Amino acid sequence: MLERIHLAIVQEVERQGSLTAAADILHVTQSALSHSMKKLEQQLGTHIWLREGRSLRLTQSGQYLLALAERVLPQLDLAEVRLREFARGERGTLRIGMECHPCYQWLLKVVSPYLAAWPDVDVDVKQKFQFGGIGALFGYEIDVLVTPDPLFKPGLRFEPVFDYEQVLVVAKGHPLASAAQVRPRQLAQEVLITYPVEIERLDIYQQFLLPAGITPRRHKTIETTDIMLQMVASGRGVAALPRWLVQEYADKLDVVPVRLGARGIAKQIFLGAREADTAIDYVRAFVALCSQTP
Amino acid sequence: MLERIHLAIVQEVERQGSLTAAADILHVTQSALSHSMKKLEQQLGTHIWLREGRSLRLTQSGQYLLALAERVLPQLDLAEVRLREFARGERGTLRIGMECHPCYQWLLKVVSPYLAAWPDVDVDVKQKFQFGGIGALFGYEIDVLVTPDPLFKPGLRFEPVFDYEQVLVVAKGHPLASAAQVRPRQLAQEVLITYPVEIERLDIYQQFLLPAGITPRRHKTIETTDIMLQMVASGRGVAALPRWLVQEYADKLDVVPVRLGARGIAKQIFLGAREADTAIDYVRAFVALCSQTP
DNA sequence: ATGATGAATGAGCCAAATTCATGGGTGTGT
DNA sequence: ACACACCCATGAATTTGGCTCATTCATCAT
Repeated sequence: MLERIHLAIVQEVERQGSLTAAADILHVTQSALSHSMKKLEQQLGTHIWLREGRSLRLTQSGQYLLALAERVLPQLDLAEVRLREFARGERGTLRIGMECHPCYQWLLKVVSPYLAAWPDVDVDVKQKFQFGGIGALFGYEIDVLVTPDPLFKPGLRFEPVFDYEQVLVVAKGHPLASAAQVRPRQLAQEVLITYPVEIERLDIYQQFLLPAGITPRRHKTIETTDIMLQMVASGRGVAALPRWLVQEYADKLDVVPVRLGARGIAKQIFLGAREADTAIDYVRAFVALCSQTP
Repeated sequence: MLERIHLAIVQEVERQGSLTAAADILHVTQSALSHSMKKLEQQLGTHIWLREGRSLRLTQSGQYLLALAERVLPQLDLAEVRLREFARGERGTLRIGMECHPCYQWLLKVVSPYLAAWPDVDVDVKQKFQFGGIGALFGYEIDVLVTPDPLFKPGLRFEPVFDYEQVLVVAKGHPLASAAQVRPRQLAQEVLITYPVEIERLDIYQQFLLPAGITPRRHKTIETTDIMLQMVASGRGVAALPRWLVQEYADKLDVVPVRLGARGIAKQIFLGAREADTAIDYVRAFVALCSQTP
């Protein structure tokens, strides 16, 4: 009924001053415009222009249409541009899922050069998923997933992005601070501070305490890395974190890393994405950037 | 290229959940929709839906289109209605949104001279909005908004239309009736009657009780001003209303206004409209009339 | 398995949009 | 005053593109 072309005609006629000129701009004949508008006028039951001599003057209806056109057409034009940008992978929102609390610090380092390189791509970070990180990937809640637990399933691609050692963090004055390594039973009388996630996902339990049949004296959970380390520094407990993270904080806080067991706990962080999305420039670029960043 | 029908399809598919159902609503075959959208997808170079099994899920492009549709289609629909109204010689309908309960009494005073001055314009008053009054303005649900909370955003214009003092209303025999002013703590044992809106929008809470850390003994809500004042007059509680409103009722009911705090609560009511609509004479006239009416 | 449901596809048709050809009306320059 | 340029309207011819129909393919539930 009232179509985009009608708005375009009204707008262009106003700009050009005549149907004929507008027809040229719109790459159709003057006749086509005349027919189109006549039909619209019949359907609406109102004239859009007053024919005065050989020129047209907008009626009230026409002015209303013109205002509508000026308001709506730019939105449609912009939409076409945007959609083509989406198509070429030049614009979009990269939704990053995090299944690894301390990785947040690492992510920040990657995101800032990424944002600089892709000014038209927005980044969104999500940390809670109804059906787990993998589910969020499959369910298109997120586009990439930062996780220590890759799952090689058809349709997904995981790449290791960095390795680190998970260590125990203790306060500088703590008896274990000068130890070369710590054994499970030495934690039996300690307060262990972790992020609030299931025990199954805490390596210090899975790979260290539980195999030895030990549990800590108490288990506290804290959301944020900063506060967690403050607590450790003040002697309220010990925590398990990546070595690089502890070293970064070592300047500001009196915390010391200690190897967990004789060999230490080696960890690897993976970046997962949907196979299909590797076609999208800005997704591929993010994965590539992460692989390069040590 | 990107036509109205495409937006309608995206919107309707989202509402109905399937192409087939949407096709019924739009009175065409499923095949037609499939062909149309396929063509659009080819022209844009991007998919609009991910075909998952037998259902469709919007891509980023699709979500963008959906947002565009929700924004643009109502405007086109409204335009058709308006233009037909113009065609019939009617001027149209001025849809007034109210976000301020007691203003209704004031509105009546403005509307009657307006109706007299604009016999071809109908007036419609709406009080419920899904996304708030501002949202209703942007979404073309209403044409003007009466509100105590203006929001100076591009595309909207707000003008103050009248000032008043918010006062406490008590029954004539009430202990506070003869007080020059009331303090927050004096309401601690009172029953407070308000309109049923969120506490954030009740000035007596925001500007009077909460800063003093006081809550009334009980809080009742009543929809209508008349009944509210009947309740106050019969000693069932106290309420906060505009002074002019209380004075109007003072003849019929035994209610007395009392200043809230030493300085009183000053309020200002604004009339908001879309910038683009200032071109419409009967909208402009309404705003002008409101500004003049004290 | 089997039927039901929903989307995709290709062929063919038809309506609607466009063009073509033309005429009427209005300013303008000589 | 007359010819000419310019602009819009109109009817008929033509072409395009959108729609339907018929069918296939895939998925899901029984």
